[in-house]
Amino acid sequence: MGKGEETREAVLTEALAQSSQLGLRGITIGGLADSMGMSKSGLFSHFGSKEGLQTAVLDHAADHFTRVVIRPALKEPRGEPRLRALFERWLGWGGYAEYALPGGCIFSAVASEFDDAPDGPVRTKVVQTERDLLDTVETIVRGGITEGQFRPDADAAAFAQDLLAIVLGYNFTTRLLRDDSSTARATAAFDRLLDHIRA
Amino acid sequence: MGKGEETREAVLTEALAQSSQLGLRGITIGGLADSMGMSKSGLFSHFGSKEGLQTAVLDHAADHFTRVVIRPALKEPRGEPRLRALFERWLGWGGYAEYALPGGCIFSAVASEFDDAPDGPVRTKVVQTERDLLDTVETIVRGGITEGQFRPDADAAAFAQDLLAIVLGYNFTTRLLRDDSSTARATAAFDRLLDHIRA
DNA sequence: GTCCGGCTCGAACGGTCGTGCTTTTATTGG
DNA sequence: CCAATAAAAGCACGACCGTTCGAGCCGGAC
Repeated sequence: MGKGEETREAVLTEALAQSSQLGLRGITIGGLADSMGMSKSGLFSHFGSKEGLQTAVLDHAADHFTRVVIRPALKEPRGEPRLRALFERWLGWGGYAEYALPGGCIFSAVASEFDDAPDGPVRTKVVQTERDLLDTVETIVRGGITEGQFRPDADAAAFAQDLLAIVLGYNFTTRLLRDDSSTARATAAFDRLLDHIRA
Repeated sequence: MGKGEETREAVLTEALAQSSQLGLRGITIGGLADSMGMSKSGLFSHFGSKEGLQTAVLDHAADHFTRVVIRPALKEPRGEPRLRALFERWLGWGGYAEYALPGGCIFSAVASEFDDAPDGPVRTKVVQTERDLLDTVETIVRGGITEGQFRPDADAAAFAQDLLAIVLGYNFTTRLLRDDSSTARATAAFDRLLDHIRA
């Protein structure tokens, strides 16, 4: 990895942290350059435009999420163990696990940031990233159906949306309201959801 | 209502619409002044600071939400009808009802915007507004318990959080992903939630 | 008719925004 | 070790940010 790519990576890590707190619109080239101890123009030249920076941050976030949430979950046995592992690490990602971002789940942040933005490269990538996430959940559910653990007529897409809602609610209550009981409630909701598709 | 208050109200209505699309941080004095056809300083003098504008917008949003969602629901009979009316109008508020804001539910927007912001007047008001909303849900649930429609040991607070999660998920899928089936899925999730507390 | 207080305006402020350039400094391959 | 190339810095730009200030406009009270 050349010098350029190395700094680019370091910038993206910092930018990801800041984006989780300020949103993708909230980060600035100047502020980022200060945090990195480099010049605005030097940093800027790595991305060509602010849009380029934003989409790069999204890619970086997806990579990180895959590494700390999805991949570990996929190591678990198919079906319920895998689904539960995904759920637990997903909560940690939006909460205060050691692999979490300082501002919590960046995906729920950018979702409401860009849900009504005009179409463009950033919004497109946001949508695609979130869809990929839902698809992963669906795949895991279908694995459990194949395994015979879940009912054959279980609606994987609906399950994915319901699970996403639980996580969004968890992020809301734990981050904004600082409610201690949110983890227990999210877990209870997850168990009910699981009961609903279990064979 | 004097001229000043009249203008202030009109500004807040426009500011609320813009905030639902851009967030409370996204609105600007200049942009707002342009939309209203008045000068920056003229508009500014109504609020004294940007923070003052932001908190005023939040109050305005809470008023509007009470008027178009909560109050109509409270006209329904206690228990399930009231709860269901609240849910349906709440979905409409975040979706595409005629009383909805152009950018969808502003509460879910500002929630992720300020969940990790340092404490301050704006964040404080955001938290208080969201807590009030949850309290209203809890009260309605407890009314249904008193009525004998819901189980006496039903957890009203947990129900409120679960319901909030459903709405957040609905806003996500309907606004960002533009998923047509989100209403049906949210309603199904609501029905399951209701089954769970029904006597 | 004149004064007053609420309302609005235009101009200006220091700052920061994203983004071009040109120049200087590092890094790397032969 | 040197030349080619990549990376970073320096500087400037026009635009817009929130905010301040002083001047004008206006309807209503005296």
